Amino acid sequence: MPYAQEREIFEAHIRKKNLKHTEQRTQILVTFLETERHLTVEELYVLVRKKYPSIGYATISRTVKLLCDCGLCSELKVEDGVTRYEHLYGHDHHDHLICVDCGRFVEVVSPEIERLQEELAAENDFTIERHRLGLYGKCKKCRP
Amino acid sequence: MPYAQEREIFEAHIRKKNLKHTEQRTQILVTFLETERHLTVEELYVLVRKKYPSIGYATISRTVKLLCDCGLCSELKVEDGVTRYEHLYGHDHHDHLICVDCGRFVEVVSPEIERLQEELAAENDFTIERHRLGLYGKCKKCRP
DNA sequence: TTGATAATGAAATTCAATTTCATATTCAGG
DNA sequence: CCTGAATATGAAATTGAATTTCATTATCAA
Repeated sequence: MPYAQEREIFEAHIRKKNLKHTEQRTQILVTFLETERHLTVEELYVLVRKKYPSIGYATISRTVKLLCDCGLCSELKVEDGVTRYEHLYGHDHHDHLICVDCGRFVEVVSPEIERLQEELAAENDFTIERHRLGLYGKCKKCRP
Repeated sequence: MPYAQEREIFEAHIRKKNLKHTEQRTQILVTFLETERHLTVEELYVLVRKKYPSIGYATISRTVKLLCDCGLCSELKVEDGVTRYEHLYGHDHHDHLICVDCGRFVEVVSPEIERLQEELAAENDFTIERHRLGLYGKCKKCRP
């Protein structure tokens, strides 16, 4: 069974919240997992529709939020105003380099930045729940 | 003359781009500079309207973009979906701690994080143009 | 099997942000 | 100081993503 762990996490969440198991939700989860990262709801909608043509946009939108609730998916608000979603389960926390010209995303990891962020928060009596580092610039290709 | 430097920067930009000097633009600039940080366009609109009741929302919106263009103002996209603007000229780069409950902003500075960010970008052949670190969490007051 | 509850999909709505357009203002050249 | 070409303004319309509504359908526990 592909994505057995992710499915179990999702189903446990469904059970815990007394929600219902539906074919749409499973399709959306699987399509989300099968696909490259940083999807918009619109993009996921198009992909799911290929296999499940009757599905509605609102269902995608609602289900993606469910995926975020149970830790399978992470929301990323980018400067272009469209919210994107990426895989979360089994992925380390990472930050993003985003090219302002071509929109390319590069994921970067810096344990040291992580640690400094925690320190900053502690100094200011904050408890971090999630964080987003977006570094906007130009990638090699797009640089003049 | 209050804000002489900022006004000069703005006026130089206006001249350079062959735009026109208007009373509305001056009012918006001054009100923006007089006011606490992290304003939404809506908030700035309300403030400017107190002195200049006939001003339109679109003019505020357009002028704030002009302020960003000439480096007096910086755009900050926050998770709640409303874009906020803060003073830029004469302010060091800083990051933000944002309380997910009460919306409080705390500005934090970490030269070390800055440095690590530059390194990360260089390693990945990126040239940073601007960056945004948002640490979302709970402040002391809002923590259970 | 059934009935209470939740989910779905289409359409309507929301809300910030942007664009359109008729009118008003600015300002450079005469 | 005029004048007119160019830009700016404000109201209203539009856009576009995201959310909500609602009638209908599906799920699942008893």
